[in-house]
Amino acid sequence: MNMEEFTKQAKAIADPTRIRMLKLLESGELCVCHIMEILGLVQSTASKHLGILKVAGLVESRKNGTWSYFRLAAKERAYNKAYLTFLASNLDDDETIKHDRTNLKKDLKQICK
Amino acid sequence: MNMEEFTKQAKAIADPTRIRMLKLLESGELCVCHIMEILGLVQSTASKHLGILKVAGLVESRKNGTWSYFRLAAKERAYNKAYLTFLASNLDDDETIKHDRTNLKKDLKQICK
DNA sequence: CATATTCATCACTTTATGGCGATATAGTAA
DNA sequence: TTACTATATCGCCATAAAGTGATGAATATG
Repeated sequence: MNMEEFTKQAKAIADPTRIRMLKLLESGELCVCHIMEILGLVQSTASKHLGILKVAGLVESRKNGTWSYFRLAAKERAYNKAYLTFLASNLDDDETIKHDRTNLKKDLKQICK
Repeated sequence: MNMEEFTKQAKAIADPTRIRMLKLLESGELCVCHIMEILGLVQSTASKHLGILKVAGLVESRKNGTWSYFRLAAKERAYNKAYLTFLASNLDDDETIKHDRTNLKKDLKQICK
C-alpha cells in the first residue's frame, strides 16, 4: 500500500458516518435503504458515503433489481485487510455503534416478518 | 476508545504530511526545525501539523531551550497504540517515506559533524 | 546588552468535505 | 405505457482543513 492508497482509506474511515456504516456491515450485507434508515440519513447522503467507501476499496456492492447491496470488501485483497481488521478490533464498545446494532436487529426482525 | 477519539486520530493520520512526520518519528525524537527541513515545510505549517498530532495523542513533546522535540506517544497509552502500531506496519515501502528517511540520515550526519 | 534563533499562534486565503434537495437512471409492477 | 421504488449523481451551501506570512515570546549567542 502506497501513500495515496493509504490516505484514501484513512480519509474514508475518518468520518463517523462512514465508520458506522462499516461497523454495521461487519454483521453482513445490507442494502442502501436499510443503511440510511438505521443511521437516519437521507438517501443521497447515504449513497455518497457508500460511494466513498467503495472507491477507497473498503466495501463492495452488487445489484439485485433496484436494490444495491453493500458488504465489506473481501479480506483477501491485502490493501483493505489492514484497515478493516483494524476497525473490527475497535469501537465495539462505543455507544453509537451499540445503538446502531440494536437498531439493525430490530430492522432485520421487521424484514423477517 | 470511543467514536470521537477514534475519528480524531483517524483524521490526524488522514494527511500525507502528518503520516510522513509520524514515520520520521519512528526513528526517534526530532525537533521541529529538522522535521520542517526534511519535509520541506515552512515553520508554521510544520508546527500546526505537529500540534494536530499532539492533540490527537499520537505524539508527545518536550522543550529544551528554544527547541521543541517531538516523539511518538508512549505505547503504554492504549488509545494511541492501535494507530501507531498500525502505521508502523505500513508504508515502509512507500517511495516518499523511503526518501524522507534518506534525508533524515543525511541530516543526522550533518548534526554529528 | 543587542541580535539571532526556535517555535507557537493568529489572521487570511484557498481548497476539501459533509449534508441536503433536486434530478436522472433503472428496475418493477399494474 | 404509466406509476412507483431504489439508487446514483449533481449543484449548492456551510463548515472544516491546509498552507502561508506576520507577530511575539522565550531562549541562545556574541
